[in-house]
Amino acid sequence: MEQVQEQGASQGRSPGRGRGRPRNAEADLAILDATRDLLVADGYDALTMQAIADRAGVARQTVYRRWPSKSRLVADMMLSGNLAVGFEAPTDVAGTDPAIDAVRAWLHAAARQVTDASQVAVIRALASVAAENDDDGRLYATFTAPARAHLLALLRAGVEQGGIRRGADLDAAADAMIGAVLFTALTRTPSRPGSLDALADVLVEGLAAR
Amino acid sequence: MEQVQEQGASQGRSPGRGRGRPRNAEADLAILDATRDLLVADGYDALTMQAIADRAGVARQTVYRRWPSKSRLVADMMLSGNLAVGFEAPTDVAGTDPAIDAVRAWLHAAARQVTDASQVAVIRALASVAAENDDDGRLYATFTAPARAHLLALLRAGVEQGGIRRGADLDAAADAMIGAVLFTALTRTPSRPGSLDALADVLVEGLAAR
Amino acid sequence: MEQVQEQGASQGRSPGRGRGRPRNAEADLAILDATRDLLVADGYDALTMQAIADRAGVARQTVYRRWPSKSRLVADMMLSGNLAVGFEAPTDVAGTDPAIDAVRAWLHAAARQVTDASQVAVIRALASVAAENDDDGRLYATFTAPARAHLLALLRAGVEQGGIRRGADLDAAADAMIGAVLFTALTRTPSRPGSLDALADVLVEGLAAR
Amino acid sequence: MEQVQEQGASQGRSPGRGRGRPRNAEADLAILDATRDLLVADGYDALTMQAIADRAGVARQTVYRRWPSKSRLVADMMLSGNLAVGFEAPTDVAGTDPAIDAVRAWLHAAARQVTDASQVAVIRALASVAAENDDDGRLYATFTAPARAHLLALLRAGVEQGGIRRGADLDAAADAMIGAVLFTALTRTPSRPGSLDALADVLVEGLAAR
DNA sequence: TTTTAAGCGAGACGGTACGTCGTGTCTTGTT
DNA sequence: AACAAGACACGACGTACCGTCTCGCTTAAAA
Repeated sequence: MEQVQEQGASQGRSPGRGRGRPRNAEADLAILDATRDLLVADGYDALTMQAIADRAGVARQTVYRRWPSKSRLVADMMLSGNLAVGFEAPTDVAGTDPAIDAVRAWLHAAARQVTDASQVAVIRALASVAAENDDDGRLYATFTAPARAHLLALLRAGVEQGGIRRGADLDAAADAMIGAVLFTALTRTPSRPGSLDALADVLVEGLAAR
Repeated sequence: MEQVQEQGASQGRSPGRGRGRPRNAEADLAILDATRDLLVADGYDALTMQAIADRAGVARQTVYRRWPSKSRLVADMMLSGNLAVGFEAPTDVAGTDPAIDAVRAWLHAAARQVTDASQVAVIRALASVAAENDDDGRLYATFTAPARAHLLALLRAGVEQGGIRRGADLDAAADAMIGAVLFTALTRTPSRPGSLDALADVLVEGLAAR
Repeated sequence: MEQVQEQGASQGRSPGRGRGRPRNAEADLAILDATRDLLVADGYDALTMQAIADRAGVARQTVYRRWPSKSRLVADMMLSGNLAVGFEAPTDVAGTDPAIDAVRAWLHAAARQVTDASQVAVIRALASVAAENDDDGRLYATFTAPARAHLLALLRAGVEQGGIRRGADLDAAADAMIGAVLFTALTRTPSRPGSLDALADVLVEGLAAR
Repeated sequence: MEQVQEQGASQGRSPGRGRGRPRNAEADLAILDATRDLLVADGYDALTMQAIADRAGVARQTVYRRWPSKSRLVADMMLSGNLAVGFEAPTDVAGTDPAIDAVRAWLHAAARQVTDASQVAVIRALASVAAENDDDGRLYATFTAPARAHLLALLRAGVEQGGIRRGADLDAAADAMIGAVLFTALTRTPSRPGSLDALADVLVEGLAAR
């Protein structure tokens, strides 16, 4: 639904239909998988193109044929959906009533998952990659798009049910929640488990219908 | 509570008596200035110890004598006050009444300042540096300490004045605002400047006394 | 005695009947021409199979279908007669009398032609290719065969005419002349053009009947 | 006496006296030694900068700090005297009488030594390196300078003793001998042991006083 | 005619060396 | 001691070339 533009790995490929040997389609996935696994295991800085290629069972040049640099590869991996970022769809809250509780549940789940070491590695890599890829935040925006969409759906449901006042800026609230969660992961703020609950309370209160 | 020990540049050096040649005190500032300038201009990953030393008019080893690594240097630069982070002291709102408007004003000011390209570069660097430094959030805490202190003062004043309901988690609100502001700097394409204003409204509403 | 089997481009192919599409006969020549041109222009190490194929208007694989490697291709090019090595047939001295003057003329002509930059490039390539090809001198032997044959004919005529003493090792003299000429191409700075003339005098003197 | 210009490894070093940490003087020799050893053992194409650095107990970058490329390193090694090329000073013929026999002896010795596998590797590398270093044959000239000097000394002695006629071009004769010997090595002409003897005879005869 | 074997252009692939760059440490001579 | 200068070990980067392989298409002889 978000319809993230799927740039995929095929940039730099001539548009003329398949002349020459076609690229090994499995390699794309193998490389992205290897990138994810190694990133999660070792972090962004310890990531090596050679290690990625080795784990993908592919020559190093095959990686470079598809992606022009490490940061672009990692960026693409993050946008490919190959990486299941925890807070994207943490809980099935479809039937929750009132919907406002679903928002609270989402924040709880996100806070829990974002503490996980592998998620921390991914989010920190996001920061490094975005810094290298000077794309004006599109990477962050795209990366968090599923989470934002999920949250907005919850909030809109709240508006329908009357728990959230019509006219409140739902985007702003969603950004605040995502930002707070991500920055917690980025900076490894001492966990303080009640903090996000309190945030949820404040935001929910601010959105609540009188 | 903030109380992060100010490590400064003099680690590993008995501060009092010196046997040999004393360190060039100006070098510390020159290095921090050079680090800031280059970071703002080129971003964290394009930053080079050699370039910093050159711009500071100093040998590379002179930098390493004071800071053990690039990320620690940048971290220190951020904490040194050398870098004027926009939202640290945005507006003098001491006498504002009601205090709740001061919060709104702070968020507005922060939103405006955080749009600046050099601030974005610094905040992105903060994320990268925090990722490398494994200091359990102390960098983030110290970096945002002035802003947090300022905000908490405003919020407490609001509680006193009755505009903010007693019992609201002020720390959570402050963290949410700071996190959202910083994250917005990372993620926001320049096309949506009104976003933080909307966040301010939601949060202020959530904190407001009934 | 020379009798090096002319391998040509058609190795690994039953020559008579062909079931599938026949090879493009022009491609052989185009490839050899391209190889010569690029070799002369850029030298052996700057030579690239891709560049050869491009210049020949042919796919890279088409080159590899005919020659198994770069050095074998270059070797074959040298033996194909496609390349006009200067000293192969320098002067028509059939009727010269005494024949000893013909030898002198040959050396003079070779000395002159071998100074040409493109000849130098080829002769250097010969050395490089021979180094890679481990063919026990067959390349050298075939490459120089025309020159050797020509020289030996001259020398034998000299013996018949009495100008050259019976019993002199004509093969040795021919090899010495060819080796010296080739080596001069490799080593001689352009500043000493009279050197080979002097060699001619010495050799001719050494071969002369008392 | 030859006074080959010692370009050595120190090109690209600032002329201002030793500022900064001086280069490890032993490394130069270790690198040249390693280059020689590996070249002799494996040949020029199998030579690797990494292998050289490893064998020299040095980082790869340390090699590149001194020499800009593999071919320049090998060229320098060949000119450094580090490499004892067999035919440079094959036999002590100081007291031989007549001196003309010394020339014959030199050729015999050179022919024998040039057959040695390690010498062949070196001379073939010479061809490759000279081809890459497009220096108009200076490398060949310098490389063979000791041999040429040695031969010329022998020939001049022959002139003094009267065995060689005054006025013969000794340089030409020396070049012919060196050229023939080197080309034998380069092209691995089937050894034919009598060939060089015959060459010696022809040349000596050509040089001999009547 | 239909098969079928091969040639051909295009380009991906595994492998390997290249030369560059940055980090953090070490070693000179000078202040 | 600090300092400027710069060498050093280490290791990743991105590029280039080699020789092999696989596509889809074309070409001619064989069935």
